[in-house]
Formats: sequence, C-alpha cells, structure tokens
Amino acid sequence: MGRAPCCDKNGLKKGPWTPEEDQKLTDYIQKNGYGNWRTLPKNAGLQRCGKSCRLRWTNYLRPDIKRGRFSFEEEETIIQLHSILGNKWSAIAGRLPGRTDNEIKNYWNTHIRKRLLRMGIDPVTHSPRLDLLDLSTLLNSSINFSRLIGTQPFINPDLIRFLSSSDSPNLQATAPPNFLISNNNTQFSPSLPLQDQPHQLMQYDAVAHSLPGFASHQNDHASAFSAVHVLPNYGYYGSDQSDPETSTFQSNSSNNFSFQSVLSTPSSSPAPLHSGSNYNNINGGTTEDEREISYCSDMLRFEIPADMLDVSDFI
DNA sequence: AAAAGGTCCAACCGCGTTACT
DNA sequence: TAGTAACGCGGTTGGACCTTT
Repeated sequence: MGRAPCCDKNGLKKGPWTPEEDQKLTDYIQKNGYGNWRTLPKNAGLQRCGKSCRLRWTNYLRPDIKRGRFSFEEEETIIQLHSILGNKWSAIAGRLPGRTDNEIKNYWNTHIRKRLLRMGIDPVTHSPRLDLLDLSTLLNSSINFSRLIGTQPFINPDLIRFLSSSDSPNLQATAPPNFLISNNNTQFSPSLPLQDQPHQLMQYDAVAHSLPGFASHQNDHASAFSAVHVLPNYGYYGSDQSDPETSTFQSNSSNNFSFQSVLSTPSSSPAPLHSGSNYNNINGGTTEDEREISYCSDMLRFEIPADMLDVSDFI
C-alpha cells in the first residue's frame, strides 16, 4: 500500500550545506537532471533527504538564479503582485525571472513590509491604516459632504459610535466592514476577500478625504466626489484617477471590478508612470530612504506592464 | 573595543495537495 | 477507493553578519 519510503530519515544530514555537497548535487543534476528528488540524494552520494536537496537546488544552486539587490522595478512588481495574490510567493516568483519564492518572501518581510508600515500602509490589505489617520478629519469631511449633497452620511452610524468610543485604539483598515456603507446598498460578503468587497470603494472614499494628498479637493466637493469614485481598489496605484473613462470604478459600477481593469495599462496614458526622473537612478545607489520617498510621492499612481501581471491563472 | 540590538537569509518545519500502489 | 508517501508551498527559526551605542 502506498509508495515505498523515499529515504531512511535516520542518519541524514541537516543544516548548512558544504561546498562539497553543493558540488555533488550540481554535478549530478547537470548530468542527470532532477526528475526524482526521492532517489536523487542516494544516486548523487549525498546524505540528505530529497526535500533538502530540492530546496538547496531551487533556492541556491540553480544556474538561472539572479543574485544581488532587488531593483526598484522588481520591488514595485512584488508589491503589486502581493496586493493581488497575497502571500503566494511562488506565484510572485513566477513573474520575477531569476528570483526564488524564498528570496522574495525574505525580501518582503525584511524590507518591503517594514517600509509599507512606516508609510502607514497595512502590508496585508495594502490599505492606508485608519489608526494612523486623523479620525476627526475623516468624520467631519464625510459628514459635511453628506450635508452638502443632501444624502445619508457616508459612514455608518455604527462606525461613528465605534470611533467615538474609548475602546477602539487599534482601528485599522481591517476594521469590521459592516461599518461601511455603499451608496448602492451592496452588502458585505464574508466569503469574499476584502479587496473584492463592493463597499471597499466607500472605505477608500472616507480614507481619501483625510489623506494629505486630497487636501486640494477639500474646497471642491464636486471634484472630490469625482476623484474618489473612480479610485481603483488599491489606493496607491492604478489608472489615471482623474479620468473616469479609464477606470471601471464608476460610482454606479463598483461591482464591476475586474483584475483586468486594474492590471491593464490605460491606453490613454502617454507614458509609464515611473518614467520620470525620480526613477532614473534605481540601481545606482538609491538609498532606502530615497525609495521610501519615491513610494510616498507616488502612492496614488503605480503601474507595471499588464503582461507581467496576468494573474488569471491564479484566480 | 566590546556589548547590544538589528538585519539578513539559508534552511527547516508543518501542512495541504498530488501521485502512486 | 483507501492509504500512504512525495511534492510543493508558506511560515518560522537560528546563526552569521552588520550597525549602533
């Protein structure tokens, strides 16, 4: 019944690989390929289990592995793919030639994740963190605008009560979604990921009003309304927010979200968003802080080639 | 110069899925 | 079809190295 045991676990070596072991593994795979990890260690004369050999090969010895610092474009790609795929490191690695899932995972946890946190962006949801925002500004702008256009408040009264209470110190963008109201009465679905929730638009609406970058709209509610309602699902990148024709995020079509709409490059865009001088020295000594500033200045406009972001096979 | 704290990354662990008998 | 092991993936760890005090 079942397969024969792949190997005798007893007596197998663990821990760091020696140069001799690396050479044995490399020589064997170059001659015979790596079709069967179960029998490979024995045939190659290694006191390792197949799993360890596979890991060593795929993460370190593979000849096509790209070494060295991640480029700015690679970082961007990782961030955007992560916002869509989550912690699907192997899927992300598949879009970054020469990079391994382990390498990307490590880089995310040690660099990108921390940078996003410093920028006030939740690295899990890729949303601005509400606990870092001025909540009174958020509430006032929302309520004042409601008065102006004569509609119901944008924010659920439950949210106001929640924010007013003293026991909500850690409110984030991941706060209970029932606090948010969609203007077309769509409901939160627990089975859907957060980014697919129809009311997320309204969540960004509220957040956007309190972001510094939206200050210029504070005295122009009409334009603020327009801009907010064409925001793509991920607040710091996407298509041209000022042009409703290039976005499927119309105020009356928040259920029409498609990954294609997020991933595709609007034909009306005259140039890649990162073609500016900010990105001319990406691999030539860009510091962590400089990268962070670049991210901050472009939080609301990100773009990468659509073919790189074709994730239809993961959905 | 040395200790403390932080960062980086290779490697291991555990679990879900797939393949085999 | 059931049982078992291999495979592949994401999460975590441990130690080497670096930076700061």
